Amino acid sequence: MNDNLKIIEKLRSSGLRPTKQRVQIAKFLFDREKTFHFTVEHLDQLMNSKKSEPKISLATFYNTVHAFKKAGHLKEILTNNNTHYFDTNTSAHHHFFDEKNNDLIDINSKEIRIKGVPTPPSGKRIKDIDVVVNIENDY
Amino acid sequence: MNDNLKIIEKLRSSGLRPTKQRVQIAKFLFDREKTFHFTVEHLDQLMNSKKSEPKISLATFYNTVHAFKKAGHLKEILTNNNTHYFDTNTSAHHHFFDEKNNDLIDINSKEIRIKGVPTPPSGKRIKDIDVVVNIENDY
DNA sequence: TATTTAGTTTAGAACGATTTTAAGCTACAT
DNA sequence: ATGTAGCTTAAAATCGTTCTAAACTAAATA
Repeated sequence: MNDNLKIIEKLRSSGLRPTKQRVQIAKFLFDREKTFHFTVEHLDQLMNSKKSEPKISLATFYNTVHAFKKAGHLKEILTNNNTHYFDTNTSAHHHFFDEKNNDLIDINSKEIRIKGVPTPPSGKRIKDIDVVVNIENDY
Repeated sequence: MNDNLKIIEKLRSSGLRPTKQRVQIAKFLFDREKTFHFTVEHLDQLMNSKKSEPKISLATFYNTVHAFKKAGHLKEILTNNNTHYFDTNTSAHHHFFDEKNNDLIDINSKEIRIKGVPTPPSGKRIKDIDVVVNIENDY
C-alpha cells in the first residue's frame, strides 16, 4: 500500500484530489511495464470484473480518464473505426492501427520523421502532429 | 441539365444507381473548383436550406456519403474534436486542423514526407497514412 | 410498353457512446 | 470538529448515427 504514495503525489501535483477511485484507476493504468491502450468502456469492464471491490461507476471512468488526459497523463488517439483510444504513453509518438483487430501499436517517435510540413496560416502555430499508419492484411 | 450526364456516369461506373437524391448530392459536392470539407449534418443543413426542392432525408445523406466514400469519391478525416469530416479531395494528402475554429485545411501531399515508418507486423502491410497537424493560436 | 424486382429513400424508432443532472459523499482547509 | 468545494453516483438526457419496414423507383425482362 506504499506504492500509493507516488500515485497520490502524482495526482496531487496535477491538481487532482487523490480520491479512492482515482487512486485505484491510476494504479491500474500507470503501474505497468508496457504502455497500455484502452477505451473507457474497456477500462470499465476490466476494472469492474474483479467483483471484490465496490464498483466504480462508468461516469467516473469518463470523468477520470478525461481529467488524466487534461493533466497530461494520457494521450488520446483517434482511429478510423470511430473508437477513442487512450494511451498511457504520453510522449510524442505515433501508431500503427490494424482495423481488422482493433489493434493499436506504438511507433517509437524517434523512428518517424515528418518533413515538409508547410508553415501554418498566419497567427497559428503547430501544436502537435498525429500520425496513424493504417495497416491491413497482406495477401 | 447536361452536366448531369457526367455525374450519372460517375455514379453508374462506381456501381451506384443514379437516383435523383444521389445526383443532387453529387452535383453539390463535386461541381466545385475547390475541395470541400464537411460533416454529414453540415451537408444536410446546407442542402436542405434551399427549401425549393423536396428535402432529402438525413438518413439518405448518411447512406449516400458512405456510399461515395466506399466508392472512393470521398475521403474521411478524423480530428481530435470528435467530428467526422469528409473531403472531396481523395488524393493522398494531409491536413492542418484548427480546433478553435473547427477548420480543416488541405496540405498538398507532395509537401509532406514521412520518413522512418517501421515495417508493419508480419502479415500486415501499410494501407495508408493519416497525418493531422493540429494548430493553435500563436500568442 | 407493361411487368417485375432489386435497390433506394424515408420518417421515425432504436441504438451506443458520452454527458448531464442533482443528490449524497469525501478530502481537506479552516 | 466543521464547512465547503470538489467528487462520485445512478439514472435520465443528449448526440450522432444506424436500423426498420413500408413506399418508391431505376432498370432489367417480357
